[in-house]
Amino acid sequence: MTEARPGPRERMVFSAAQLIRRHGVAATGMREVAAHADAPRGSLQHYFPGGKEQLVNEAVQWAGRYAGKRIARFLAGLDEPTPSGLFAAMAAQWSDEYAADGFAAGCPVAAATVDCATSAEATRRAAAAAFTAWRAPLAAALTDLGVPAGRAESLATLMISTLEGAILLARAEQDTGPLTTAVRELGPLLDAAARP
Amino acid sequence: MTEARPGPRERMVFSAAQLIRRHGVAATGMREVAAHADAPRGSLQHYFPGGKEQLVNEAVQWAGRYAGKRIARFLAGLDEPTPSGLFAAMAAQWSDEYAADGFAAGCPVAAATVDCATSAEATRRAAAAAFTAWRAPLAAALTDLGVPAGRAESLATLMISTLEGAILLARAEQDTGPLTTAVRELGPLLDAAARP
DNA sequence: GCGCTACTATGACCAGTGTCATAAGCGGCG
DNA sequence: CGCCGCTTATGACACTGGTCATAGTAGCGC
Repeated sequence: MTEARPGPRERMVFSAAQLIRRHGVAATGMREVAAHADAPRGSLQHYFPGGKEQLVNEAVQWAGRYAGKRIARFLAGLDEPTPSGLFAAMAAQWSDEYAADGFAAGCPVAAATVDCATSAEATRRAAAAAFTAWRAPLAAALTDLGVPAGRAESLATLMISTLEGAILLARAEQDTGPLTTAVRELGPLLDAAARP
Repeated sequence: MTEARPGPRERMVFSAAQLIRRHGVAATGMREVAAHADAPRGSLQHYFPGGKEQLVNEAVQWAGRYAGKRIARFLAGLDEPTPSGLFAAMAAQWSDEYAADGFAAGCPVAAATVDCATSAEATRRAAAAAFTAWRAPLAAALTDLGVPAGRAESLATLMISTLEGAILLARAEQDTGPLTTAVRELGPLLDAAARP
């Protein structure tokens, strides 16, 4: 905590993502974001002249980049890299968080999609971009693991879909069961696609 | 439209589900629900003394029952009933709606989970119950189609997870691709589990 | 008609929102 | 010092939200 923390602007984007994860976009107030980021309220209009929508969009964008970057780290952490292992690692991040901190938070991109896809076109586009920023490196990783090029994109979409849905079920039921079920049932399918 | 429509109470629950589907829970106002249901505003506190939370919970509950009942109809509509065919029918309901009316609406249960899972315990429970009301008949249908008992529950969870996630992606990207991808990739897995 | 219940109508309240206007602090540089 | 940007501070505005209180109406058994 005492290490050199990032600037106020970055902190506010991060805090926005955290609060959106928990309460959704509409229920997250700007003042609340500033307070959570320990940032002055006056900075909001200075750094985000586009208002709440800009802040939300940047939070979504940030989440997409974050998810994309994690793919490489997951891969590096696997003993023997397989598609099923990668998927298991992705799901484990959520299982672990839920086991440790409770089921308070979901995926911010999902929250933004649910809350804004109809009402805010720019936010919907940001969410789509976030999913792309997540899927592209995932598909690339799958091809590296031996999945044929034509199949990798599809399987990446499937993995993200299933993971997002499992997160949703897990939160609703307050049980990580859906996450482990997804890994168990989808694993063989993923590995079968990687065999030459 | 001119047929004998249901009572105001039922209409309000239905309208609430529709509006939540589009804009999320927090962004849906009570007055808006009454207007959409063409119901008097004063009836809100009369039929739903528990306030907004009660209305939302009943809408979620209604959606769960609806999804559960559709399973039987989907099964009846299949030429040769298979798990993959059932899943395709479930996804097609969304693809068709999106193709016909645009990507304005998602799943109300998902919206309620994202918006209320952390803040309203009762709503979270209602969402969990809705998923159960959806999964139970789905698992029963799978066993009827030849899926071993131990596997049916898992596959039902997987189907719902993947479908919910694909709905999310489809809405964000305004493209039914994720839905068709889910059906294509998951179909063989489902049918393989039904073989004796 | 009476009385009772079910339902509707309407206005007020207060907490909360996003946004804006204005002004102050505050570094560094000339 | 004096000026001047980048930030921060603060209060006001207009508005909407859910909720409550109160009054009014409709229908029906008696």
